[in-house]
Amino acid sequence: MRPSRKPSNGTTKSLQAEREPLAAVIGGTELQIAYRMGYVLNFYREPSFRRIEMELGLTRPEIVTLIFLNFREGVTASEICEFSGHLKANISRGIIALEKKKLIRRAADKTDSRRQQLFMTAAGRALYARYIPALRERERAMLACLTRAERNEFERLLDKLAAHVPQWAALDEL
Amino acid sequence: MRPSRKPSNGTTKSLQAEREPLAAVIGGTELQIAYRMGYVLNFYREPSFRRIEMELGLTRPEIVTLIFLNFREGVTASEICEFSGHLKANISRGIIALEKKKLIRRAADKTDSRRQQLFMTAAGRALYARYIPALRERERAMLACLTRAERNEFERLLDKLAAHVPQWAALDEL
DNA sequence: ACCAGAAAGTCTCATATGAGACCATCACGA
DNA sequence: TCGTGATGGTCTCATATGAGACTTTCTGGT
Repeated sequence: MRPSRKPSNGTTKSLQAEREPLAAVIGGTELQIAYRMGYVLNFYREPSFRRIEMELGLTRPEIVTLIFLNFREGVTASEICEFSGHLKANISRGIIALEKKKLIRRAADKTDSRRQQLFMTAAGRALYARYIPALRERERAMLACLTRAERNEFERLLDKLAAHVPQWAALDEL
Repeated sequence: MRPSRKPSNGTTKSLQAEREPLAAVIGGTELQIAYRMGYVLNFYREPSFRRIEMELGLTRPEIVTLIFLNFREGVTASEICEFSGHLKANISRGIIALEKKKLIRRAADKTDSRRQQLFMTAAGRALYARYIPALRERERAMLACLTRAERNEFERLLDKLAAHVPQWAALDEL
């Protein structure tokens, strides 16, 4: 149990006593939308990932690398970095660890010997299959409060946001 | 510069060469919506927070604590935990560090001597004012691709999701 | 009034992570 | 062809974090 991580149902005495519940902080900071995204995503992602870390002995970069390889075999470390939000040093460590555990294998890229293409092994696929269902199910639970139409609209807006990331993410000044 | 963190504009040779760009991974994993949320949020949050960490010498729990105190003075550590996604040990360390730097002060709660209410000092407010504008501006840039109506709808959906978090977040089985 | 259990906060220890140096390979202009 | 800079990947070091034990204080039932 992680009491410090669990959101209150609003039944805690301290919260009831306050006129405006503390939960208002979710929309009350100066970062209205970003804070909400972080809040929801944290409660989705952290418990799931922690559990995978503990039960299967994987680090976050390792978990993410397997997810990438399930999507496309043959990707390289730097490509995983590009879309995962992990630093290349950590992905590199993760890949080395995954290979040591025989969950993936590496092959030098023919056209560029700096690169190495990554492939899942059967064991890797099996391990992936052990943790993905819980993540999927938790995502479903997270979205259960939306109607079908709302879910589609939410997805559409996220797509739009994701597509525009390159236009601002590189702005180091911000 | 963090090259490994920067999303490609799609102009990288390796990506162009592929029929389906690797960027399709954003919507191509088995976690359609959750992955997109993480992707967008990572590119918003990580660079900003890293910068604050480096330039102002604050840790993430410290940054978050100041954001909470700006929203409401007098909150306690456990309340910050509840809505921040940080473990109580880290918030505790953050609070101790913030007090040592004279950015906040603590006062024992009259009605419950286990608790301590937190308050910003003038220095804390000043430091907060130094990093919040960049976060706000980056949030604005992230959302710039949405129309006014889309932005409102996105916010509404996030509100709905956030409000329902307590209904599923505690399900440890997932 | 008491006791068992919960809650607030702090601490310790092991580990994952961030920053950046480093090496090898590649790309491209002179 | 050479040489300069960029890129892919690995390594080292310091630090932030996660897990969980621990203390003190509060709560609720008997």
